Amino acid sequence: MKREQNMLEKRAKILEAAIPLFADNGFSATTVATIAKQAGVGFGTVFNYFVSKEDLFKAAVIEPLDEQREILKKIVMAQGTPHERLKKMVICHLQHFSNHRNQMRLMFYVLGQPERFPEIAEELFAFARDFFAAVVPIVEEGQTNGEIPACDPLGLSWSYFAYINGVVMTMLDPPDDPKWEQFILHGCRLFGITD
Amino acid sequence: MKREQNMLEKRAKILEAAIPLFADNGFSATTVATIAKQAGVGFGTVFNYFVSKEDLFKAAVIEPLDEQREILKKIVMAQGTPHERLKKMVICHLQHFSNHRNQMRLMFYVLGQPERFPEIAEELFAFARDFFAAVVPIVEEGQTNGEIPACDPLGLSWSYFAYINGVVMTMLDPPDDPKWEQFILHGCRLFGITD
DNA sequence: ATAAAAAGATTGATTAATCAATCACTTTTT
DNA sequence: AAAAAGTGATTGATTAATCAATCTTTTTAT
Repeated sequence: MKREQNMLEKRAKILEAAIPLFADNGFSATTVATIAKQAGVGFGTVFNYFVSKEDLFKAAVIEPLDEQREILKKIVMAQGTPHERLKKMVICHLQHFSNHRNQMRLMFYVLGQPERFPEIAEELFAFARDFFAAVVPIVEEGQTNGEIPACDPLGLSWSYFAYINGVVMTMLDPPDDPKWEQFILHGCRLFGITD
Repeated sequence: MKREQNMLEKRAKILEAAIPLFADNGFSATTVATIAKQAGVGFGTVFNYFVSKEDLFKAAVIEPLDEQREILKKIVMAQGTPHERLKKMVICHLQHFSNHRNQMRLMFYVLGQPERFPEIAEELFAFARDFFAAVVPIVEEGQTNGEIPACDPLGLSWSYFAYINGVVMTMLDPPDDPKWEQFILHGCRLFGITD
């Protein structure tokens, strides 16, 4: 049993090392040797866990998505008015992003080059579609009861998605930087939330 | 005289070929051979115009900034209320971006990896600072006369910058796609502009 | 319980492919 | 005919992936 546990930990260590390196340097400029060194394993070991550099990259981008999905689910399931739920969503997203910047940078790095990483980008697009499918009904509900200004809900969802994408790519400061507060404030404003 | 003209045109052709290739594939995965082929020149010719691949990349990112500066200047100099000027700015930016997507993708690609391209990123940061220095006074003026909701003007400028960054990276559709209208609408909303 | 043996994991030197940059030669312009 | 620009084959450096040797864990046999 010890072996299986060790291998899971080692795999996680490699991924953990790979994510910031890929986020900082992109796919090609990140070498497997550097990842191995950073993870504290031998060069060859990496290929016991991932069949290729591409495979490792894919895992580094896609596996953190699961955590995202759970956050999204919580928001959809949450109680409260659309106003409250959307506000919570914005806060939740931006706090999560500020604490997982490299994962997010990596995701949006791939979204910025979809033709280069078609398979991975397709998974991210699918996630984005799920995201819209979850947000649109909340917006619509808010528009019905007058909490949210009238507009195309899908257009608003796209705009919000672009906004959080841009924040992640632009914002390199640590989670305690006051700019994050500002980004939350204006993220809410997109939905017409001004308090 | 003919020679000088030809050389300028050839240089421009190389840059024109390089921009979308770098935007699609990033720095490392774009080969000089591909750029040369796309530009219709020989491999060696590229190095008559640019001392290295890095040099070509830098030119591809930075030279289009001049056009950006002119747009910015027009907005600052323009007559009208802050409301009118900011609305024009958003429209102007997003229309420009939709028509120069690859240039913009390339700029934001570099901003996403500032430690990898420190020199180029510094020039882009300098541009961003100029941008903020131009936008903040307009926002302040609008807040003074009540057209723009009260908030930290620099925080708002950052949020807008992140927004347009995100739109460029997210939005791959052609300029006539109706989503661009939506992005303009919600860009205006960030500034509290709702008409 | 202990030891031998089998299975599985770790490793980095080697290999083969890729690509930036050079440079000797050719073509075009002055 | 001199100068300048264009060119692509060659070169050297880099790096992903392999693999044979080594080490570690698990299983089996006594």
